[in-house]
Amino acid sequence: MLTKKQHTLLMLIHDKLKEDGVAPSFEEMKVALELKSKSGIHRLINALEERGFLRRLPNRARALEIIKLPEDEDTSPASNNLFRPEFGNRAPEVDPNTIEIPLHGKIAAGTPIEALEQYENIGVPAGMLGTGSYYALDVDGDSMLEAGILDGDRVVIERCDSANSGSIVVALVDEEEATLKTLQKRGPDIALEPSNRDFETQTYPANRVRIQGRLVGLLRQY
Amino acid sequence: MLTKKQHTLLMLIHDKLKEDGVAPSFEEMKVALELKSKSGIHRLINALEERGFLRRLPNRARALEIIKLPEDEDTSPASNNLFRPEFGNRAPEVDPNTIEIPLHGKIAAGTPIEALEQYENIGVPAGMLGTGSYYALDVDGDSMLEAGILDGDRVVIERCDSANSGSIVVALVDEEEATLKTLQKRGPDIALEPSNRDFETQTYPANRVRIQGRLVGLLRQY
DNA sequence: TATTCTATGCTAACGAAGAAACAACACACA
DNA sequence: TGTGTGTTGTTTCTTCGTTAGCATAGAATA
Repeated sequence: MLTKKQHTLLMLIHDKLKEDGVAPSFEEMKVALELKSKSGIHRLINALEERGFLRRLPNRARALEIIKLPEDEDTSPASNNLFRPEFGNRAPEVDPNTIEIPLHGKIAAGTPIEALEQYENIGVPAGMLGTGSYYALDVDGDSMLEAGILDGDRVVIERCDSANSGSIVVALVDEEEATLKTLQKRGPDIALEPSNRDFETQTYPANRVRIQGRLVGLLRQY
Repeated sequence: MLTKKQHTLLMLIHDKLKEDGVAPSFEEMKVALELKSKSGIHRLINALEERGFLRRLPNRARALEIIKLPEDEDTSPASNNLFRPEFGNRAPEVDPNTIEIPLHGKIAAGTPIEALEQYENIGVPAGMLGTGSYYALDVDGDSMLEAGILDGDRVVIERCDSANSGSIVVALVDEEEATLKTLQKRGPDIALEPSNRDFETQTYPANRVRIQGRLVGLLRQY
């Protein structure tokens, strides 16, 4: 899975993170690996990210986070199970790559978020999240049907207060009605666009609309 | 993840919070970090919030809450949660309720599953699975569009060899073409029904179709 | 053997983000 | 209304991450 260099760097980052709580800068890694240029580090980091060991914020200083370590230096040559004749089975195993986020309730077109009395947390795959702040909502209704968001789906929302046109957002209108809609900026106004012919796009002055988050993921159970 | 300054400030806030029960004001933080202006603090706080370590209420004095610490030195967060109930939010934390299942490749209408060279496992929330055997596939194409299954979605499949009419299944036709379709039993025949007007229902004698699994979940990232 | 691919190494230049300092303004609360 | 507090903007400098181009070694492949 990893080359020696990649492995070395990953462990280095891991140690630093544990020790200082702060990830090393490219410069520091360069020195630690006895390189004379940062570009090598850059490539290694990319490789590690691509392979799912790291997560990062691009263009942010020291914004590295380790997602997993390469302990599964898998055993025997059996790992070369090239073939799974019948979709070879694997014992499901617990893994730590889940993040818990709060489930805040239901969201539907035209009604406020119906809050839950008590908080409930749900786990979502870490890969679905970045480093922001997230919560989940259960979708009530069909207003986003044609965007593949069905009644009963659970959506993962990243907290934010602005978004680009075309993003699907949780928008609070007049501080009272929260809906899940596609955002379109129209000059001074904001249009909230459903994805269902039976519903109509609504346009408001920007000051009546507050973005509460951006759709980043969806979970559905059948 | 954090720069030194960010880390220092975070720990400072954490300590104050633990000590006094009250978050420090910008002014106090300014002094503690030996800065001569508050704007620096403002930026640091923004960075911390962006990275998900802090939450705050805008325009509220001292309304800071720590949601996680670097490398989870644990906070025994209960102590902090005594006030600011309006935050009522829980820190994202790693939890063990994920099951790893293998990702077997892509599935599209009319083509065989495109197998991955190497196994890759993905984590899915344990609540999505029962006790059976599961795997995941990435959906390629729009044949189930109207059922809310989009190109690029990841579907979770429970291995099984039969299913009821109306279920969405992975069906292998003539041992070569695997597709994701709605199953309809029609006497001796089996109909595989897409959810897209641009595709047609296909009907085969039952012996040409083998069910390989049943759709039980869906994950989507935006 | 010749070819290609991958991982790696180096230089150099660029641009983006972090940080410090000063200033002015807005808001909450008493 | 005034004080404490948080928010924004500008400027300047530093640190850091990104990219392009070129080179080398080893492994895999033809």
